[in-house]
Amino acid sequence: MPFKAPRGTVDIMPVEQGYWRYVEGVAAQVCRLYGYQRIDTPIFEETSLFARSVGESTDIVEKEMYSFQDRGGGGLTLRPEGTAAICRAYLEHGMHNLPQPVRLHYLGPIFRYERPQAGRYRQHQQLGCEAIGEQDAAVDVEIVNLAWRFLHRLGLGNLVLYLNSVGCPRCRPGYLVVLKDHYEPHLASLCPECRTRFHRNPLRLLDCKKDSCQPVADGAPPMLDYLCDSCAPHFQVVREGLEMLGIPFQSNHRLVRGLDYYTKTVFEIQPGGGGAQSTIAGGGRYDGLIEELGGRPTPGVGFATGIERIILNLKSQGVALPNPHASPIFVAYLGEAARRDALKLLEDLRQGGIAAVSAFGDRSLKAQLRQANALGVSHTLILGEEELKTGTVLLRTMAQGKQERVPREAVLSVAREGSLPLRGD
RNA sequence: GUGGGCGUAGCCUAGUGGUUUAAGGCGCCAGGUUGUGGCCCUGGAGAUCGAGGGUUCAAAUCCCUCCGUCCACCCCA
Repeated sequence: MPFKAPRGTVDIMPVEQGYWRYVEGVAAQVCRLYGYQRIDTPIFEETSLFARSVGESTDIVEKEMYSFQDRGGGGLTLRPEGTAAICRAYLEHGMHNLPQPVRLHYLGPIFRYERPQAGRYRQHQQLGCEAIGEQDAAVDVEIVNLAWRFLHRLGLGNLVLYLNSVGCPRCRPGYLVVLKDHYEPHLASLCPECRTRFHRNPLRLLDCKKDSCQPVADGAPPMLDYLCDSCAPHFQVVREGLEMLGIPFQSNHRLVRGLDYYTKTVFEIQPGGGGAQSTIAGGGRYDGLIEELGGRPTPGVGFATGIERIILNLKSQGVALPNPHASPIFVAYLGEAARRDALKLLEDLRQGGIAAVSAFGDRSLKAQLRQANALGVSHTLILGEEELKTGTVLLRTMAQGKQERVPREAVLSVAREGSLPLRGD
């Protein structure tokens, strides 16, 4: 095997495409319903955009970015997440002049240099939605709601929504002092990672899954008790909004996220079974991000979902795909004269909007039918010398093994009347 | 970056030192006489046994290194 797909990447084979078309279709539909317009940003951006937004001390920036120099010498990076680029585009195109909030969604590849494992790839697809320019907590509710409805409309069930607030620059510093005070006496019993976190990124202490750190983390004072007079009511409105919409959630004071830009609301959605790499959607508010990127203070809130993980769950939950694609018609021919006419027939069918394929080369009728069967086609058109003479074709219905002779020029209308499958896509 | 499992044809698997010129199943191609698939039968193509090095008279089989893959940690979608 001379070449293989690079580590952590996969080919999405034709048999998988049904899932992808389905998820993309539902995404487009739901985004339209909620008024989130599509935007496509470049696959790569200036490296500093991500360093600035995601946070210098995050894992993503420290060790997971695909960065490179282009021939002009500039530092570029394959996007490791979606929000930063959306905010950049918001600024670049003066979208603050549009009615606020600006609702956008994107769908495309994300790149992170990580060790691959179940549900984790170096290139994967994310669908993300962002609402920029409105600080009302009702927008947080809309975003969570959108994520929740999207996953449910796909047919996923047994999902758990975790919710928290990580405060803002006004209240978080005070909380971190309290948090460190809580951890300080237990430093010796913590895992090595947590001892590092204590100094570098204390909020992440709460995220540790090591057994040794659980008691200390569980006993930590909740951020919610230290929210300021802006964040506390904001969170309350979010909770009430979700309750009003009938969206169940679990408040989880240990939910923090690995990107530095989050403020106030953060949330994750996981399948009930739990397990590693289980988060299928995550997001939150990022009120300081646009300003950090050089814009005027502008609030924002959004989420992203991983399509591969969604599909993993669609499969494990046995969600059936609607519209299994209509099979094409197979055209079989016998002899050189019929071959030429078959090519014409093939094209007539296709021009008429009917999917059609044939075998090529000098194959026996038996071989051609064998192939038609293997392809799972519903109908086969057979053209031989007899048919050429009489200006007809044989229409064979594969499942019944029955066939009828129809006039050559009637083939298209027979197909249109519905006895032959019209091509879906 | 750390730890563990695994790497034999497109896919699944047998073979753990000489009976292997590497076997079987699926799939693919062809045939089973005149222009007819699905079942069955027969035949065929297809493998540098992940790569490199070493031990040995002899290696898919033992040792080392590397690579890949899967799972877990970390982190995240």
